[in-house]
Amino acid sequence: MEATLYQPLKIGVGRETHCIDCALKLICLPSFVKAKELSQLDAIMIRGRPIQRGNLLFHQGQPFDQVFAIRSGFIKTTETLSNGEEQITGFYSPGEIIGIDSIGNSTYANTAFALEKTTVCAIDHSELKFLGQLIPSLNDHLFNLMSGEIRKNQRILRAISQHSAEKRVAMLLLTLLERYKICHLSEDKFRLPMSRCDIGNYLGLALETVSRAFTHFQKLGVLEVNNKEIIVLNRAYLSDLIEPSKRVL
Amino acid sequence: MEATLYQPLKIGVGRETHCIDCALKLICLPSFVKAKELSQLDAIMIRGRPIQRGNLLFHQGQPFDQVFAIRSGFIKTTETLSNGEEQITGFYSPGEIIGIDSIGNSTYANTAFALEKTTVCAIDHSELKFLGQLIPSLNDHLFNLMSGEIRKNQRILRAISQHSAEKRVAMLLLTLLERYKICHLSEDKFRLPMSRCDIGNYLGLALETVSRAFTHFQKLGVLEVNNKEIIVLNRAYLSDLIEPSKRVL
DNA sequence: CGCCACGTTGACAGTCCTCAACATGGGTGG
DNA sequence: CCACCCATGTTGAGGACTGTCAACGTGGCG
Repeated sequence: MEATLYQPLKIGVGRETHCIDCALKLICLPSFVKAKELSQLDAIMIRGRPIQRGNLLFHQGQPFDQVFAIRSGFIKTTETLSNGEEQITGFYSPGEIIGIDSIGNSTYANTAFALEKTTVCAIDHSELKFLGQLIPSLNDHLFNLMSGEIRKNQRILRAISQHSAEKRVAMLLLTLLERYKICHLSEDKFRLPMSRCDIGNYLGLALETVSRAFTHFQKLGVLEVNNKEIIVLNRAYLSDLIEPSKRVL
Repeated sequence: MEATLYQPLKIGVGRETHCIDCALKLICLPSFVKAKELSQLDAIMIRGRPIQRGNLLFHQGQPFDQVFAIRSGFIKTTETLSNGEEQITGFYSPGEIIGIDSIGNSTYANTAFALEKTTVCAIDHSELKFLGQLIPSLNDHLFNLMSGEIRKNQRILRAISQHSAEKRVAMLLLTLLERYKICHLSEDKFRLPMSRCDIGNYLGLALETVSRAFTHFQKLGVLEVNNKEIIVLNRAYLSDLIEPSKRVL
């Protein structure tokens, strides 16, 4: 129950970098668009001012009109259930697109919360749809993104079905490592953007269990944990936890 | 580990009903296409012979080329993990489309297994993509389908995170009831197409736990269970299990 | 300085997994 | 036609895991 003072985001045309200059162009939407079409995509990108930590990018039930590409920072998406509980449905880092799971809806299916100061590029869905008809490869990529989202959810589902609390935590850590690697950040040392409680909510665990998992990994010499600062000392241990077969074969 | 004798499906043009006459046209792909465009959609539908129980519609790793609309029967999709385990990723009933989560891939991301004798309409992905460019509402509907798939996975994720084995089983039962209702089958009496083991795999439970849940529901007078034959005596009990708030409000 | 949010640690209880035995039912081969 | 086998489902006992409750430590902020 974070006290989320909601401030509707005022997005105006900024004078920040364009897609062609963007450090993320190889992993973001531009990566699937031909060079000559990039200006068209760039034209519909709306670059806004940063969203401060704790603010919302959009919230569940609000009319759906835009999807967002994350440029920097970290977002969590939550879904409020009919019984009032909040379920975290995903964490998103730079280069990722959020809001696409609402495309079938007239309203956003979940709420996007900035875990850190975050900058995004907003894209009107109607414009994106229109451009998708003009640029087939963009349309394809939207399908790719969505099917990727489906498979991502299935991975989480598997991780949770596989039970063991420590496996789930290991999986989250590896996913984060992978994301940080893509963003060219340090691969073995990073700062968790989310709280233990968030992790527990996401993984279907009590926050104490998450805490104990970190402590245990530390005792094993796999991690060095200092609150949200994490150093991964033995990454292989984490991958072996999840896919023990790789050690056998 | 079902002995799945794999027989590549030979799909030819059948002389079965066309979309316009199909009992499922209100819930299947045709529901989102204008009447005058229906014949175009109908033209790319490939109606094959039935798939016998235990056979595969497609299997993981096979080149992705078609998606399928289920006309009758029941399909489960499984993903084989690198450690050899099988994870069930979904159950599909008539009117549902399968294979769309592979759209971003060059190969099928999972395996589709017929739990009963099943008939499907196959659709070449390339044709569907082409037709989607001609019929915007079809393109939209494809997006709708995929975002629906994402949200479906998130629902399951929530159900599993909410823990309690009995809640998970209740949720599956309600989902099946809903599907059977859409197909205009009996709403309180049905035959489970899948085994206890499948249910456990899907819900992240041991098969014994699933069996115990059924037994408990029967002792409470909520269900009448006879192997795979289920009669729901107290549906409200099941919904209250999942969303207790509805009883309070 | 005190308050509050967040994280850690311990004790205990409940849920669910594991192992095992047993029941049932369909299919096969004699 | 029957015996047998195998797949599937049920039930019981024991133990591991993890949720709950509670106390405590720490750091940021007014």
